[in-house]
Amino acid sequence: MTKKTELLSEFLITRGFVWPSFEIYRSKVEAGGFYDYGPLGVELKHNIIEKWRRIFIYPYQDFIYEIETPIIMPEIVFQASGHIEHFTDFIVECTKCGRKFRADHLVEEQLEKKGIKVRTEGLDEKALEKLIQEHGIKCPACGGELGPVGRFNLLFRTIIGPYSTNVGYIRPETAQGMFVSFPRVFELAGRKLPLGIAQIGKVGRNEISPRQGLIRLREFSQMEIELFFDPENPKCPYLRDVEKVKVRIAPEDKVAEAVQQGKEPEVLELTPIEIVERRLVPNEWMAFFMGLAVIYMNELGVPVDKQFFLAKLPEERAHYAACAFDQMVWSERFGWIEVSGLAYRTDYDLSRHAKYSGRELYAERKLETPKEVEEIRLYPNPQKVREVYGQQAGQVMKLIADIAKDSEKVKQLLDRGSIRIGDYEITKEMVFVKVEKRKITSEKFIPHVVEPSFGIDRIVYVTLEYAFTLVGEGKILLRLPPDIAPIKVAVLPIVKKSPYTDIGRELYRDLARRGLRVVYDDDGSIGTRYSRYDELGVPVAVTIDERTPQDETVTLRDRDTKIQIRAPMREVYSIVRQVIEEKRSLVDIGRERGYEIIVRGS
RNA sequence: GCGGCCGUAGUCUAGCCUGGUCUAGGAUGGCGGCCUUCCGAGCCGCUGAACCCGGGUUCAAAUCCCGGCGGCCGCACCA
Repeated sequence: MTKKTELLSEFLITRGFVWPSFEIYRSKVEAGGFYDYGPLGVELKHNIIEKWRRIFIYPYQDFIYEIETPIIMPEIVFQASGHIEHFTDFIVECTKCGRKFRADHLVEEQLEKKGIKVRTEGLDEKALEKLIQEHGIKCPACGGELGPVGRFNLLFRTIIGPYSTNVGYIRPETAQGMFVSFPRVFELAGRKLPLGIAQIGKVGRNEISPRQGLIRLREFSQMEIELFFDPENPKCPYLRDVEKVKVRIAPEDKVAEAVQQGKEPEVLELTPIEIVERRLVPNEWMAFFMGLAVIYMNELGVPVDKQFFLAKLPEERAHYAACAFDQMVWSERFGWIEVSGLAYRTDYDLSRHAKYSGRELYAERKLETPKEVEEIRLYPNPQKVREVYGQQAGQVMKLIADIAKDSEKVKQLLDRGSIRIGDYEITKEMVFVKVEKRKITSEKFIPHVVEPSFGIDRIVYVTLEYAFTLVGEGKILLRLPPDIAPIKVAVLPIVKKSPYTDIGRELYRDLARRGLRVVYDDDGSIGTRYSRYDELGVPVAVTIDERTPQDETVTLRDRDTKIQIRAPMREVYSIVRQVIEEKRSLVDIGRERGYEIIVRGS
């Protein structure tokens, strides 16, 4: 850690952004990977989420809907999703040095060195153990004997119902809730595609050893969208919205090449449209979300050249992904970290849930040219049936009805002239055949899904790291974008005396009542207070000074430039709103409105 | 899980090697007051820790020894 990042982590805790949970029990129990958000942290996180909504949902609210589903879900959901199977790691421990390894990875690696190619997918612990013994695989670190293969599932497990054996799990991603409730939302949306379902919420992953503060948590928050579309129409009509965005991308072929040569992958700088044209992504939606994701991180203060999309190679991808990218952001403390993942989940999830639930989960598409299909229908000829089978005719008629439902059997009957079912021989003569021609104007299909998925806590950290600036000697300036800043205004009487304090308190109340996050402070010198609120990232400081009692004007100070404007006190609210909503500087607003601009030497 | 470092007020830290002078010192913070009219001024008073837990050695342990629990960093793990 550098001096700066060290100061930052101390700052985050002592100023009440975040702190490790269960602190008073920390010396009694290991419970890493959990963090509390303090007052400022809650507000910051809230603002970061709201900005995400403003970029990903509100402009597309005609087809992207936000929902909220439970954190705990029954086991079958995760059997369907594949998490029970794939979220389980097989682990072997070295009996000598105690190091733990992914058993499947280890076997594949070690055997590949010997020139043996094996696929461990689908093998259980016994099979892996056998491979280890047969090939005499040893601990790669110390050469010791390996112990038995164990399982480690990253899902948090619980019981649903007090006396029950009904197993439930905390969701490891919010996604499954959206897949499971797809039919309802699809219905609400008028059965139209594209359809986006968004969800913001908590998830849990029982990490083996969480480290690195907010970067790897056992419980964290996600913002996800499942964008459902017709795979035969993978066009994104909104691609133009992001046409000017520069997206830095390390595509799959470059990453594969880099891995082979053991170097860093080449990063291209392209627009989303170019990414589509070069076929670096399998559909336009992925390029679209890349564009939005870059805009989002950029508005949080991360420059475009400090981000890129890293293609995931097939062996690194999650079980559901046919194509995946990680959005990487540079952190001074942690290096490149993943803040979002973008995955093409195809129809994997809906198909699986359809299979496990027994519910059809599909959409329909209109055929451009209606298809004509021939439908052959069979009806029993009661007279003929009775002639042959007499008393048993009723039974046979039922059989014919069954045959009629099975196109294979119908075909057999018509082609061969008869079919044998059990003891009964049924001939062509016993049925009427009716050929119906039907026009089909639509067909069923399972929508495909593109999923952008953001880890909020990491984004909170990254945002703070980029905003955290040291000026002078150990003086902190938190340059948060005004719309992200937890506190928007500090109201500061120039000295702690009447009438300045009375006016200040009144202004404070007024702004607070109108919905702004604001603080009032009259303690210590004015310089101390400016610095105090610079440190908390408060973008505007309003000072009540000697002029205020005379002409009802106050000064508004810009956090980053320290330039002030003098404006009527009753305009403070509207000026601050402009700063937040229109992303305009105070000086800019002051000029436009013809206010006095004050630059003081410091 | 392994290895290294570490555990003293809300925070940062002195003391530990060379046991007693430590009813644990400082800074910062918090509270009250004075002062203070534009960029971390000063002053006064108050407020705070039985030194991670347990055991041992000793007349005497924050300090030495053993065990436990936790933290940080590195390794491994991170669908």
